[in-house]
Amino acid sequence: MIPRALASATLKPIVLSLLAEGESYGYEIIQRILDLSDGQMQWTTGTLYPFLHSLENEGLVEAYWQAVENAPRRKYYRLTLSGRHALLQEKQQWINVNRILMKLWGPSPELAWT
Amino acid sequence: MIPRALASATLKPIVLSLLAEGESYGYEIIQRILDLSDGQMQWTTGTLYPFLHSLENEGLVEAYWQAVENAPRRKYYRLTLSGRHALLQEKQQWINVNRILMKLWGPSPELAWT
DNA sequence: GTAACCTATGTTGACTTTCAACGTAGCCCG
DNA sequence: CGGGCTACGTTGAAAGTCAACATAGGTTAC
Repeated sequence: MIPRALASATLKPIVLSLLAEGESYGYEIIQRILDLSDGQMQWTTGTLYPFLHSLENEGLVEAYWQAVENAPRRKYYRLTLSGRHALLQEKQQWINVNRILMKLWGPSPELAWT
Repeated sequence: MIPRALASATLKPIVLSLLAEGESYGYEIIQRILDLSDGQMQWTTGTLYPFLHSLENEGLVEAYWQAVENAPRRKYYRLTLSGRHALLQEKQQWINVNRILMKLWGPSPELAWT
């Protein structure tokens, strides 16, 4: 299992990246992260729902309700332009942090970027 | 500036890595991280000192007081065997998280692992 | 028809982490 | 002797996390 601090640090980039691929909603995002991480990242609704609300308050995403046949209604989230900028920034910050760790660990074949 | 969550996620691996290179003490560790990150990671004593105490409680480091000429005494920290194992684990977890992000971002030349 | 489970959104209360601010103290410089 | 640096530490307020709870519609199986 990935430790809380590390999962926490990647929540924003991951959610923004998923939404960059297309609109989605809370419940699905939780499942997709669980799937993407082979079960190593298990976000709960108590974390993700408030987090999505904060993204909305920051203007990084827009939300709308969608009625669905034979299922509860869903609250879909869509990236805004501002959200796309934020995603680029997140990627850049990841690169910066990586550079710092590489200063300590050195280039390692087992860490190859693939 | 690196966001809090990301800095937080790297504190443990960075401190363990620094101590793997040799013994050090709180005040110096703060300076070395500041230097290593080109000023992007500014840990305060309110965070680092309690964190070092928790590493000690976990048995990852050992501490001893050292008197110094013309300066206040220092509390030096040294990695234990258990701490070395923890460092390896931290590296592995970083690799895992990286793999997850790469699934989303794909191999990118600008992210080359050097 | 009802129990069990899944989808889907949300809140709450307890816990942990973080940080600016403060406190203590020794040293050096002008 | 005031200012700044080194060096350890704590505190109180704010923020983040999560198990648990609440609500509600749907399906499956018996």
